[in-house]
Amino acid sequence: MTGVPAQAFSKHDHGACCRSVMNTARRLCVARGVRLTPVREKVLELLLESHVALGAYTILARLADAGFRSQPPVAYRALDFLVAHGLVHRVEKLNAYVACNQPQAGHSPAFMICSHCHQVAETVGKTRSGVLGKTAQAIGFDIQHTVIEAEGVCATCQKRAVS
Amino acid sequence: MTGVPAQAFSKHDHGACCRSVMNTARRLCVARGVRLTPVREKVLELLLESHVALGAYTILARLADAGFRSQPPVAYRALDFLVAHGLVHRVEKLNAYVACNQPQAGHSPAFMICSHCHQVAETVGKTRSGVLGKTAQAIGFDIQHTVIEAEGVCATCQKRAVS
DNA sequence: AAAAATAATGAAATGATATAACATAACTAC
DNA sequence: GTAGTTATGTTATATCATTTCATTATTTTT
Ligand SMILES: [Zn+2]
Ligand SMILES: [Zn+2]
Ligand SMILES: [Zn+2]
Ligand SMILES: [Zn+2]
Repeated sequence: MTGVPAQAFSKHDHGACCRSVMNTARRLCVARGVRLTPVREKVLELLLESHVALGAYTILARLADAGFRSQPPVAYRALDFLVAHGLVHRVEKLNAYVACNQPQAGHSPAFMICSHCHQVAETVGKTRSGVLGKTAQAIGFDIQHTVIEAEGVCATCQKRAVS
Repeated sequence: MTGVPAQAFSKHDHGACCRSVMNTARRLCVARGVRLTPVREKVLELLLESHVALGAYTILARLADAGFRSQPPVAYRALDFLVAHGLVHRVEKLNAYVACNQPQAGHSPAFMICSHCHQVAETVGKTRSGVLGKTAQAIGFDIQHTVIEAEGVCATCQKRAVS
């Protein structure tokens, strides 16, 4: 939980992984004076179940199963809140969402998306020093947000494919 | 047209910019034995009109104005073709499309999106050597495609905002 | 504690983006 | 000119996301 890169594709105690993020999220919300209401917490919990990105309507369906209302805004509002507070990230390439695994830092995340097992690993993007940052600086472009995503096949799935 | 980074945000002869890309596109299609049919050429032409990304339905509307059919597949098929041949790129953050300005190279593009004037500048991403590439290599992740996009404000729009 | 302000949720409708499926037409190769 | 292939016509539907307005819950102010 402390700066492990691409945790999703590493062997790890996922139970601990979830609990840790969940606790951090709760602390963060208290610290910021915002409310981690039941829907919001449930959405985060759903996303923490695995490192697979979930679409808004998948989340919506699971919320419905759990007794929440089932109109689209229910999911989108919770997601908007979680994204705004850096607890969840949107994966543009997938139109889907993953729980952040380092919710404290005001980071610009980068993702590796396995197109076979659909797991998404989060790692930190070096916005300023990368090629993009350099070019931006050179032409006076002021970067506010970055989307850095790689699609490919994770090591585990590569091995599976061979056998 | 020759490796100028972030051309969209530089002063340039846009007429020449368009003609050059269009000619390259035509040559490329001939070389590859594929057909740049009227719809495909028209879509590319529409995208070349400016460095602003256009959504599929905007393109569809303009196609209709130009006398083409107006069902979604008309636009999506042409876009699929152009994207497959590297003549157009999809900007994930915007769900929209821009003409490529270096259509020859099998490059992985990076984009800078001005949230004020909506122009999109293309620059080259260094997939392998960047942080993403390094991390990928470290964990054995095989990258097939990258999405690298930065949203922010271009130099011109920053100046405008001040005055 | 009551009133006012703010934040969150309920509910219906619609907007925006993208694809599936199958029929027809146009090119290409032989 | 027939067969194979590629492209287009057309209808329908799938998928993703927001607008709008009413109601309820929570917090703040008095
Ligand atoms: Zn985990
Ligand atoms: Zn995998
Ligand atoms: Zn230009
Ligand atoms: Zn601008």
